[in-house]
Amino acid sequence: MIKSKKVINELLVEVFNHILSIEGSKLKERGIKISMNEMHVLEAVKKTRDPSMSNIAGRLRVTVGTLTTSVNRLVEKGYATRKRDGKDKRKVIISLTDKALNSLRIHDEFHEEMLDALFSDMNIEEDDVLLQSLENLSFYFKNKY
Amino acid sequence: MIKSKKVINELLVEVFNHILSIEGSKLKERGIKISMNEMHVLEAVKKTRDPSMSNIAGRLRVTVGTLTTSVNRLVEKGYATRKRDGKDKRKVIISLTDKALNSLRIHDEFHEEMLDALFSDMNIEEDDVLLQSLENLSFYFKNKY
DNA sequence: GAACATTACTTTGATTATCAAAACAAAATA
DNA sequence: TATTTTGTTTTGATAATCAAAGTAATGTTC
Repeated sequence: MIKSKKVINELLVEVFNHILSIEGSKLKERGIKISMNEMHVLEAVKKTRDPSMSNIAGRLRVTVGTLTTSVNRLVEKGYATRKRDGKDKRKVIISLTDKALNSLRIHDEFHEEMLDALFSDMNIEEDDVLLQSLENLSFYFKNKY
Repeated sequence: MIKSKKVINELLVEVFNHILSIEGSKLKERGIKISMNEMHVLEAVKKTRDPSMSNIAGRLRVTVGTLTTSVNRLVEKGYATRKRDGKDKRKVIISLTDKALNSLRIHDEFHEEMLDALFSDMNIEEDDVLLQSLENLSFYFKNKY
């Protein structure tokens, strides 16, 4: 494998997993009592325009059944609420509580900090070439498959 | 958030998860009947120099107890074998079977293909700046935390 | 508009992934 | 030899996941 492939592969394979587990423990330290997985569900709820069960599950790429159990737990723990759609009563719309929004905020802050550290340590703020490439990379993976 | 942060954040948050789930389904299509998680265990076994339970668990950042159950299943399914270390009989050394090595090969091939597609579509083969930056990024995350 | 089909979701049953704490066995140390 | 440390497994609990079956609302067709 040529070097460039190796580097990107490593980034994909090793680094992301590592970051995810760091993130989990850091959040724990900061008193967040939900898993990274649950955090991702909250994120998906927030970012999904019409946050029905199907739409959220689609975004997360899990089955709706899987999401049902996640949402059950989030509702129990006070992070989310369910309501039926007024127009189409088959649909269930998920909303986030203040508690959830607060957790998301802390999570975002952690990401900001991590990236700030990265930027200040690596001095890449101004590197337009890198950013363009990363943007392409990101776009590529989001669309290709 | 400034744009560059946004791009890297997106790469971390969205792209990685996406790729992982694509990868899972692609491997399924190619007749690999193990989960991505199990694949990661096989990878870790292969890459760990002295593949005892503790060393492998450390690399994967899971508890040894967790690894025990994963290895149990891999042994049941014929992907791995256990043996005791000759010198220190407390240690359990994991080895991979041909079946495991074959699965790893198919997995690697998928990664190669994915990256080949990326490279040919994006024409970044020669982009030394990008590669250097990605390498730094990779190094940074591996060492910082 | 009654019968049938589709859509949206939940439930069920099964497997996998994870941890912390307890148990166990070998090795190191005092 | 007795005690402690190290390496692993077991136990008990919870979370994450899917496929398939079940339920209820909506859409379609004749």
